[in-house]
Amino acid sequence: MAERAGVSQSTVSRALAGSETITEATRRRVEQAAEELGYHVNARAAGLRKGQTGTIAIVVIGRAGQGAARINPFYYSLLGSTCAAAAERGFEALVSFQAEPEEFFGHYVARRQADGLVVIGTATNGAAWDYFRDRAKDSDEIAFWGSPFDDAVWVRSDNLSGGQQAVARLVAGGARDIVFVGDTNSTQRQFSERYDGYCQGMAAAGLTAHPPIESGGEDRVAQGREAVTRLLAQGTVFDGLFFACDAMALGALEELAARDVAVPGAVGVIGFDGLGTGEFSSPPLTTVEPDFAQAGRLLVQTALAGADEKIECRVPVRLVERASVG
Amino acid sequence: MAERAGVSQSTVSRALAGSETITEATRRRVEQAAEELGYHVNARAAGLRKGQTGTIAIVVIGRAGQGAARINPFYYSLLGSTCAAAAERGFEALVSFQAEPEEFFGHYVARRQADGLVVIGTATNGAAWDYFRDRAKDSDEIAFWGSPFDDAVWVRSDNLSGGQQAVARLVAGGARDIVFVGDTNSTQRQFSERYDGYCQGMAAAGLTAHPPIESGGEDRVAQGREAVTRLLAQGTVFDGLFFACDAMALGALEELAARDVAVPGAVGVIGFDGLGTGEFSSPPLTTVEPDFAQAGRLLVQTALAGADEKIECRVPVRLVERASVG
DNA sequence: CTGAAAGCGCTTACAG
DNA sequence: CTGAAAGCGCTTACAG
Repeated sequence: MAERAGVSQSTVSRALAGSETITEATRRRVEQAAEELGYHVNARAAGLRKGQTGTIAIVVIGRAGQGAARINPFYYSLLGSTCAAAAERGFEALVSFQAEPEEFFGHYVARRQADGLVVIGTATNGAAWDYFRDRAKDSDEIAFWGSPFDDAVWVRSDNLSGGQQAVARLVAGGARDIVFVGDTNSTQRQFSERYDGYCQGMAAAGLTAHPPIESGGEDRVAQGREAVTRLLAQGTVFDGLFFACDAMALGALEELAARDVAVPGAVGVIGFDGLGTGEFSSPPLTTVEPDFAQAGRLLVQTALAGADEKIECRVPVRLVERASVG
Repeated sequence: MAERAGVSQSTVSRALAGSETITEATRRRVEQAAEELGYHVNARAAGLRKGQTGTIAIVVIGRAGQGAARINPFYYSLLGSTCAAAAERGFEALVSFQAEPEEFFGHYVARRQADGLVVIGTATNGAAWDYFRDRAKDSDEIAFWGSPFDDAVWVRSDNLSGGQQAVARLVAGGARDIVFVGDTNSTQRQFSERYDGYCQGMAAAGLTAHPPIESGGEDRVAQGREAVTRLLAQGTVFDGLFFACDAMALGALEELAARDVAVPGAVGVIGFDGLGTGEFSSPPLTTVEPDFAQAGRLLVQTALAGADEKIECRVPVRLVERASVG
């Protein structure tokens, strides 16, 4: 290659890397030779020499025993935004889906496969989060979304504001007896923050907050369904429902329909996450959506920042109005 | 590191790579030293020397002007499955979302960032596919899903069988006037294959196939909505609708509900893609779903196989029964 | 502005 | 079974 352009290896390197100290004529010659030979710089060798990878690793945690195709779409959107944010900064994204303990791996930075690591995914996989919590102790180049602990570096939705916005909207729609559904002791820390937002919203409207409704079920959808069943069974009076996540709200919408409870006529419903699926439910689901692009950017920035500049980041949220509230 | 274990660099390398020619005692000593020092093999340097990257690049093509968070969930599922398939074979996955011409990039193999490239995503981004069609000319380590051309290496759903299954189910549900909705001249080649399956299914049932219904609209959902509007406007008699993709079917379901056409009472509806969103539509959407895990495996295998072993692959599909057909 | 040389951190023939 | 040496393909001081 150097031969073809009639220059040294160093010059080829400088020309292709866009160095300032190269004559335009030389650069053109080199570029033409590269074109003719179909030459591309070996990124691996370049990175080895430069000592940086230009790559960010992203791991998506799934539920044990479930395939990657069945990940909550929320995390897919977040993954997409994070990849896009990496690209914005000129970084590649190395992604892996991890659910089973034997596949847990987070030493991307130590192995020099990446300059930073972002971890997202379900908070319900405790073993996975324990593993990555340890990784945060080895390395500063790490950022979490939705981790079930507070002692590491994370990025989260502005859950307090989201909860307040949801309640305010429900109240504006005429609701007074609003209940929050979600386990506030859940591994998903964001749920209790959303409940706090709910409480503040209720107080601001001069209403009394109920304790949170927790329900079982093998996944969020089933939990939402069961919450409705329980509320109805125990004769709770309610005209507004705020769910800790959209998947629950979607299950609840099904259950409400099955029991002929009119939405939004008899009860207004709001979820959290901004799932695209909510566009097609019956009725379409009003939801609190985080700014995905911003979430991706903060995640990447945090993972790349290293120790000292670490901050706990909040991503702004907004209410997406659909038909499930009057 | 070699010092700490009291052996040579070569021995460290062999011990950690699991070479057979190493004493158990030596290996243990090396592993312990690595543990103590928090040493990890530099994957970049190892790969450089070995001449292989252990990585597969995956690019997801999006619609120009649309963020990564708004990609059709079908491609997210396919992405997840492809990453999982790569992991199964011990490969890392380098993923990027590309929509605008200035960000098109496919020289991962030439730059030695990956050993193979798989390209998936919307067929509607013509400029992107033109670009990657050219890449297929440079490199054999490439595989496409849903490419709008037939002259390169691709993996697709078994669309013929899918179309037949859909029609058979609609017929079993009592439908006789079944119409196919989707542009068979579309850039999405799979649509015309699905139409062919529809035609064969109709013939097998002794029914006469209608010409396909094509409709405009800025995205698939709008197209589905408009198709219903048009069918009703022109007074077509129909009791079964088979859509070329779920997104269209979802839009159609909304439009049918808005016009008080009962589903599945007055008309049975089936889509194609296996979108999770279809679980929550009203009614839940019956759909033809490809085997995602298998799709991922075939994509990875094809991208890695290289020139001679190239084959055009079909992924098996199955009918997912939900409530939109009687 | 350009070239010769060293070196990034590994793996792998080649000896022993 | 293990070590010394070469070399993977680049980039970057160091000279000129």
